[in-house]
Amino acid sequence: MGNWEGWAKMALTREAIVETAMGILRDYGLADLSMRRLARDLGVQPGALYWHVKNKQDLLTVLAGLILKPVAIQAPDSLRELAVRVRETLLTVRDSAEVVALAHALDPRSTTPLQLFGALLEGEKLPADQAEWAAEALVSYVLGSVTDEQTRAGLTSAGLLATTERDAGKIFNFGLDLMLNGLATQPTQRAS
Amino acid sequence: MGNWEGWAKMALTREAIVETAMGILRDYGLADLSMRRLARDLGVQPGALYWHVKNKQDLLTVLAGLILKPVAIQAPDSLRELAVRVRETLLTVRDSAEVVALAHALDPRSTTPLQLFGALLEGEKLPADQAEWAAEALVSYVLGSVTDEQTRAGLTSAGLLATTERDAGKIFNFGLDLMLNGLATQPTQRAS
DNA sequence: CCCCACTATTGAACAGTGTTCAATTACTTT
DNA sequence: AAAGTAATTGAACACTGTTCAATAGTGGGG
Repeated sequence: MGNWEGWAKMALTREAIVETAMGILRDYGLADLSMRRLARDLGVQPGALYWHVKNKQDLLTVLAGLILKPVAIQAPDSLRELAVRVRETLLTVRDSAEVVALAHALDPRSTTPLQLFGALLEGEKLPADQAEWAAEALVSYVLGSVTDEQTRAGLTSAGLLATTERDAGKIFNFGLDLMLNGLATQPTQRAS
Repeated sequence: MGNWEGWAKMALTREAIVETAMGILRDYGLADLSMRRLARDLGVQPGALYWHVKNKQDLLTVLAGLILKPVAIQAPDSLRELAVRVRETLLTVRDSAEVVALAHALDPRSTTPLQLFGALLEGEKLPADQAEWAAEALVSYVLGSVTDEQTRAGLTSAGLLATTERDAGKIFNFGLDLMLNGLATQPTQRAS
């Protein structure tokens, strides 16, 4: 009498919904994370979800926060390590960059990565506004890179894209070095 | 007897489909660009589109190429100008960054921006592989930045986000300066 | 014990989505 | 005019997010 389909009848709390959603996202990606699929996995009708969660976007925002929790729990103390760590953490969950990017667009200041980058850039010899710009730019780069990488992965696993031998990690690290390098050699140039 | 709904009965060629799709994307965004809406605007049944176009992704790929045509037609000769120009061009069409990013993921080498950045980086004193990495990193940054900007714009116009006074252009230029700056001061560091 | 109130879930519907395909029309070419 | 091909329709399939009246479950007060 084992669970035949993930059977535990766990009361359908908001947490259960979020956890199951996270499982679907991690293992199957954003395309498979529909409210109906989520309800089915929870052994419940779709409408029931809306008592615990405002809508899908709300749910995704919660997921975004959860995805980056591991890096927030003890963040590295160098910008490079932080960026690398954020990327690695994002690569843990399918399409997570897209989800985090949405949450970031909805409210940049509430997004974990920006806060972390911002905190590290405080210690730099930069004007406050420039420190914030740098943090935003770094976040855009990381999310842009990982979104590209994960989109390609999704297309590949869907058979729409042949696997190439290009090393996404090398590209990411190189671009990251460019930004940090540029940050080190005093960036007081254009203000445009 | 004027056109009441865009009446011209233009034969439904592949070009007409692409142009109308471009119009919807430019003026209403990706969410409004459905095959049904497209068919309605063309005064045709949805199924008819599939005689001229393989599927929606195919159509989006064509649009991606079209969006960046203006910058390819005579590209700037400095990396900064090119990046700025690509951003400005993308901002011309709603959600264009997302569309271009998808096309880029499907086939990086066929994407216009990468080719252009790559061409400009040829002239640099970089090893060939590093030049390619730099081009990819720049593209990731530009697409990441503009995606963020356009997502926010979409959310704002949908009433889901209060307009903030933050200057996306300043942030973009600052981050761009970081990368170009880092590229100028010899980047022979980590190879990771 | 019964009834009330409140929380939680169902079942059904609404208005959409991309895509396919047999049947039908329109247009050429013989 | 007849045959053949190019193009379009109409309908269906299997989905999507979201709402909401009706219903079931649960605890407290009388």
